[in-house]
Amino acid sequence: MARVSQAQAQQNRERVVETAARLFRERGVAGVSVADLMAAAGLTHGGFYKQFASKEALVAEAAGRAFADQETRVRTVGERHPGDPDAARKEWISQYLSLAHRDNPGEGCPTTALAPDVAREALDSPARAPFLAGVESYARHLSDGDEIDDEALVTLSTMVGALLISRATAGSPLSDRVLAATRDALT
Amino acid sequence: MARVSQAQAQQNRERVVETAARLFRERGVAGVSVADLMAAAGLTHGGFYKQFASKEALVAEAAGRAFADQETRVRTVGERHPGDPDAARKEWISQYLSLAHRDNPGEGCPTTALAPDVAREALDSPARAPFLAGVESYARHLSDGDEIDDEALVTLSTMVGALLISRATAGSPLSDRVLAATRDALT
DNA sequence: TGTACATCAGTGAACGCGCGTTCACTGATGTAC
DNA sequence: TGTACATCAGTGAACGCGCGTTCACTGATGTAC
Repeated sequence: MARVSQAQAQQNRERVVETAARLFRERGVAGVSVADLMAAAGLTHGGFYKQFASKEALVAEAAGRAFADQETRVRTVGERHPGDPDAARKEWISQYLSLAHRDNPGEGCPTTALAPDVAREALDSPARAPFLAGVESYARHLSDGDEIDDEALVTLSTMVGALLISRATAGSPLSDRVLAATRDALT
Repeated sequence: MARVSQAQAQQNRERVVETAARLFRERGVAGVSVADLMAAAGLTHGGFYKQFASKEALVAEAAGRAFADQETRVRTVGERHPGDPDAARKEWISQYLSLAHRDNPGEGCPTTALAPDVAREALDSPARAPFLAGVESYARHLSDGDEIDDEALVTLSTMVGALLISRATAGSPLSDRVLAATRDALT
């Protein structure tokens, strides 16, 4: 293979970002090498730098993509309960605190999956801006009005903490219990 | 330097475990090399394998140490409020959700600092057992009786989630707000 | 519409580097007498 | 208590390996005429 059409190149680039958004959430940024990532996207590693300035730049872009995916999911749940935001909220929380979500971080919450990596980055790291924007947008969705309210921040914290603890204790009875207890408390 | 006394060797080993418990919380397990760690403990890297079977084995031991440190802190707060567990609980939560705790992960909560690393380990990884034991012990402390109650699991999730989000958004107004909102809600 | 050629997405080998781990060596410690 | 020697905690160079990144090369694509 050599040069491909501009449309094909754009499509390949998209596939790399999507793959990164999934793998970074599954294994962490350090757990995915550029070669791993490109292979998972069906390409060889050499071409990476034709599309991205660095791995760090891709991290920022993949974080934005992961939050955009989540926003789509939240909206989809909302649309299933037109005019009933409380029912939508309950369904979302139940999905969020499910065993399926615990066991599939790659398609799951970017706040929980990426926060540890972002927290250890320098304050001026390019990944922090899309992360902060994503968390703010998510908190706004959980709020009643257009502004972020304190209650939404507490709910968000509980959801993220429960999912994280549940994943780190997976395989034990405690893992399932944390999800059930927080689900009951929040719905 | 060559051979040192058994007492000195034991002391050196302790210092390595303590240093690891701090550095792993600060930078994550992958962020601390064996050479870094040994240098921080005032030794050279070659001697590491005289004391530990592998880096993985040290991770398990350092996790246990980090949880033991936290247990000491919880107890100390409890002893300041004899016969008043509610006051002790409130003081602990205020400390936990403080800016100082956010900005000093090395001396802080091992659940929040180590969960991301543990969550990505295999289910039979040696680090999972001390982590699970530590979380259970911590949840028991937050419970009313001797058994872990659901309310404690919800409180624990909220604390861990708030601290994690606050760290990942450090430098923004949201970071301070998440701590304040959860502190108000829990006390 | 057809031809000539410059462009550049993707390939695969190679780079320097830091990692976890190993090992021959050192010399004070601990022990046997 | 003093002497002779085996032990082994710590040293520092070296190992193979995988990482992020670079680069000369390929050949279909896109463009100029």
